[in-house]
Amino acid sequence: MTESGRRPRADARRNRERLLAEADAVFRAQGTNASLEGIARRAGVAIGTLYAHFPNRRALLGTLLRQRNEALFDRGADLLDQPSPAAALTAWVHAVIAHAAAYQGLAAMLAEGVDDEASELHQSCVQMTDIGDRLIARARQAGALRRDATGVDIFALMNAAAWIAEQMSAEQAGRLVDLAMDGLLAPTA
Amino acid sequence: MTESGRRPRADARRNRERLLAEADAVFRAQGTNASLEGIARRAGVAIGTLYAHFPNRRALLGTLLRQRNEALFDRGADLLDQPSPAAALTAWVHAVIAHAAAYQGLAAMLAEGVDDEASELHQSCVQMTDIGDRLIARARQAGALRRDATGVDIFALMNAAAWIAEQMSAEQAGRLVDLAMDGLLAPTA
DNA sequence: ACCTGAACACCGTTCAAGT
DNA sequence: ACCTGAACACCGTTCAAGT
Repeated sequence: MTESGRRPRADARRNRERLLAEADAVFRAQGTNASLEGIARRAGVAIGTLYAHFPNRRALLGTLLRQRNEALFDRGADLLDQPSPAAALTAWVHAVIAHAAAYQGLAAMLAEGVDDEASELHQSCVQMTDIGDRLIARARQAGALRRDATGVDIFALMNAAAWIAEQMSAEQAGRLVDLAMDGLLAPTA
Repeated sequence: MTESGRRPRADARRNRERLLAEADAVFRAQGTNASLEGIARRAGVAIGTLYAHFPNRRALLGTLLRQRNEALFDRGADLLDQPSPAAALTAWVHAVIAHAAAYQGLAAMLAEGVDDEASELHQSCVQMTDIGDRLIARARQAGALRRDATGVDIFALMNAAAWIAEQMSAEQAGRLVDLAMDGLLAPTA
């Protein structure tokens, strides 16, 4: 395995980086279900090397998303301090939709990841739900909510909209979000 | 080809029916992306026979959905005569979600079918959108709408909810619909 | 410690040959 | 008129053998 020793061998490190770079390019162009064989080929390594570094597709994807996730969660923390709780919640929903737009098929993997504790994406899905919970709590306290809702409801809306953006268009996804947020937020917001 | 002559040969007719029966069972159990090879095997025919009867997966699926679609559109016609336009629109949304729950993966094929005129499912998708348009027009006339919306918006909501039902749960899909319908329908409804 | 690539078990789709 | 099944071009994943 690649993880056992302390410093990876120089060629292993290079291979890992090339694999990540090509995976990003291929996932961007062809979606998260693109051929792993093709990624290995483009990275100039045998398919076995890809598997040695990343035991499965989700592990590869999870590594690619790590930096992006950090930026997203930083944004979530910022929004928790914003003056208007209702506007913050709406901005959060749009931020996650933009995040999920990185790769076609990502919305499905995220939706799968919330409930699957074994998924490499599980942790980040839980974190998204937590931020949703906190933003909702703030909005409720400010009297900006028209009805009950949880972080999971927000998670579902974000993923549904991200999926609609993939299947139909970003505009159509925006209209779905508008409808749902109209149902959630009190007009006083 | 199978369509050229007037009456199909008896064995061809039998094969076609067995293929449809097995396809329904397999799609129900494994979703719309299940192996066609497996369906042919279960139907006791060679894979070439499946392709002779149905040129692609969507054609097979479209034939399976024909009866189900008729029932759905009859329901839509009924709802257009119902006293409360707002309740009718909500009932329609739930009817389509239940329809899409037949096979895992169907929501994605429907969402694809609206824009793809070459799809065997295109016609039924357009019909769904039309019914949504008419139900919305009735609701607007009755003053039951809070904001602008089109049949396509309703189509997007139905499909998004059907997809959430597949990925998360029917309950979660229901909560999404509740949010969006709250945003769409005026409280006077 | 890491990499290679053959091996295995699957796919979808086409089409020449049969009946 | 219809059916068969080999053929082709792809997959994901594993693992013995190499360096």
